[in-house]
Amino acid sequence: MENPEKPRGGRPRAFDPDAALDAAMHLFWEHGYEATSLAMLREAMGLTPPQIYNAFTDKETLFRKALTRYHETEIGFALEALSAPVSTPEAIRRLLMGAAEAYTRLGKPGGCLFVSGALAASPQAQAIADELRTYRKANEAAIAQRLAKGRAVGDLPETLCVEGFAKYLAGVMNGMSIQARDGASVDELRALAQTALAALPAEGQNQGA
Amino acid sequence: MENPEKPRGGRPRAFDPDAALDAAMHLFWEHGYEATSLAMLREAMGLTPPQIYNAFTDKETLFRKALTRYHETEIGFALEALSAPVSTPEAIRRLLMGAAEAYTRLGKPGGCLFVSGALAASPQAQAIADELRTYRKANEAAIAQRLAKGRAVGDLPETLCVEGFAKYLAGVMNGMSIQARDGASVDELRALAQTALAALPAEGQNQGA
DNA sequence: GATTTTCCATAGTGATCGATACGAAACCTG
DNA sequence: CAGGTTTCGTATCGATCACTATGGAAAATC
Repeated sequence: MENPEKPRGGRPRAFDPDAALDAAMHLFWEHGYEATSLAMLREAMGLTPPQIYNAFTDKETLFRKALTRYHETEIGFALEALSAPVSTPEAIRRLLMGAAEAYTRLGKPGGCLFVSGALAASPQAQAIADELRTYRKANEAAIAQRLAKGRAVGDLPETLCVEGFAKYLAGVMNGMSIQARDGASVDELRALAQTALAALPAEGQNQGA
Repeated sequence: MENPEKPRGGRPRAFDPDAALDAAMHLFWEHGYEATSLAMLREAMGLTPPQIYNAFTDKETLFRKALTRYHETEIGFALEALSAPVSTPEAIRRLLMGAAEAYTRLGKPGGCLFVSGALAASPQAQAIADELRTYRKANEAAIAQRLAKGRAVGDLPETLCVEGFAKYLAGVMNGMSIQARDGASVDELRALAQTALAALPAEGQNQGA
């Protein structure tokens, strides 16, 4: 997604921007936006402040790029689950089970960056908190869209409130993120997801693919 | 719970410590521990720094006292629901519905302080994050205890995994806290809670009080 | 009323925050 | 090689952080 060709010559970079962004992402993921200081970023990224600012403008831009990278590299399970050619219950099952795994990966911080990044923030960082909320709302909206499609196809009862059930599922995912941060294992999160799936209305089985 | 009698005389306080603590609690609730600066506390509490430090030792102690106060004044619904002489499903219903209301009170920050206070933290504030996790775990343990009692009485099937289901319910509550912070209304949270209750195993009805 | 004790208000502590000025070094184009 | 451009490393910048030293004011104790 980035410019493959910079405009012109000059002294070349002495570091890999993607690797540096990756290190920053993990640090933000672990400690959140505001609690991650430039000194910590400097050490984790292996860069000097001018290198960071030259490549990423400022801390806020760096965080936003980390969010994009997180979305592209760590959260693929969500789009996969919701767009897979399977029944709606199966899609939801994949969504929650995918979250269970993504939130407890070895070598990664527990939970979801979109939740841990900045649930509460200082007035100065309100824009960051809003950005994260936008990501969470987008997830909920994507779920709602998949549910609406499922209801139209007959996977779900006509009486189901799509927005309400999407809010439930998004809430469960957010709750799983916190449980993961509190030390829950993959299996525990899978069991939680399985329990949550029991709330799915079971009527209106589909008769086609 | 505080000393009703201070050891000896001297100049009396010119402010109400409880009112000041209340203001601090709401600020921590809104912005979290680390993002709440002393300048903000100073303004919200209407006090000078020496007044704050004389009365509350330091920022960390102030936050811990705010946690205790929050637990005593804002979260009573949980203990009430879990200790009420009602069936286990009814107790769980009251727990989730109480959370829906407590997380969306007018004039109060959205969500739960135990979640918003410090989901992610800097290394220096790790102790605070751990303290909050302890509160969340205590909630989960209290739920598990109530479920175990319900299973023993016959309110729940023998096959139910008490710890797993408690983790589900605690996760739903945490998720509701985030949904509240994202702007969900009381009614939306009530609907979410109602959906979550559908995961309750329905067999094994109790035949006594 | 003198002493003691506590609190008040002003001002400022060192440390850390995010972000930069500066000049030398390294690449591309001529 | 010269000219232009970008990044490099070093050494900070002012602002804000949590916190406190100091000295006088106010109330209880003697």
